Amino acid sequence: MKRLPKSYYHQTAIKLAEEMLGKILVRKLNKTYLHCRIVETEAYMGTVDKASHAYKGKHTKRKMNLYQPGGSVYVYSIYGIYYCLNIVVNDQKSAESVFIRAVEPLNHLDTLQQNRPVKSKKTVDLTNGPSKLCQALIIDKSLNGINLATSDDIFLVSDGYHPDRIVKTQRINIDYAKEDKDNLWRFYIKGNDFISK
DNA sequence: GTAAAGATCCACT
DNA sequence: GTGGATCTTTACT
Repeated sequence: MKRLPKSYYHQTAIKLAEEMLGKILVRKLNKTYLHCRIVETEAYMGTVDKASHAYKGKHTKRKMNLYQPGGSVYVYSIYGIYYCLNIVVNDQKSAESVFIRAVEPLNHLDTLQQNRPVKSKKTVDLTNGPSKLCQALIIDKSLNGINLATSDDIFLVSDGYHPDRIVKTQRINIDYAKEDKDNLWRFYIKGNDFISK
């Protein structure tokens, strides 16, 4: 298994959102390496995308981590209770990012289960949503600004797997984005059980 | 200082 | 299918 180099992240969000499907997200917790395959993503095109936090190049305190070099992690809190994981890509001025919506756990399912105290014991409910996977992998604001190309706590590797078929569709829950909401910037692996609704 | 909304999830009818 | 949780961040007075 090979870690993806810094240069990998210097492509557009649209290209990488699709390319990252099938790659493995590694999260180190207590000397244990949790492996999850990325199965669903969305592209956010930064300053030119009405759905993006960086639309029109807005800078606020929270958004500083979007204006980082490719491979940086951008975690933000939503609805006061949850977190969402983004990977900053391309040139840092454009503030593009890939939003990780769902992953498929490959090992240590018991650990993920412990991290997410909910009634459902179904495996799919562990990571089939952007905030679910953050809970299961303990991804929070402390990871903000970390770079996947150099960190040991969280990074991406490839095992050579390539999805058979990829579905392109509209992004979810971004009605506020008006004319940008219909762009086909959501990607997922067809037939995978862990796709969010 | 105050108010409003949100790249979601869960429980319940 | 629907509503409530819950609080950070942002925008505006």
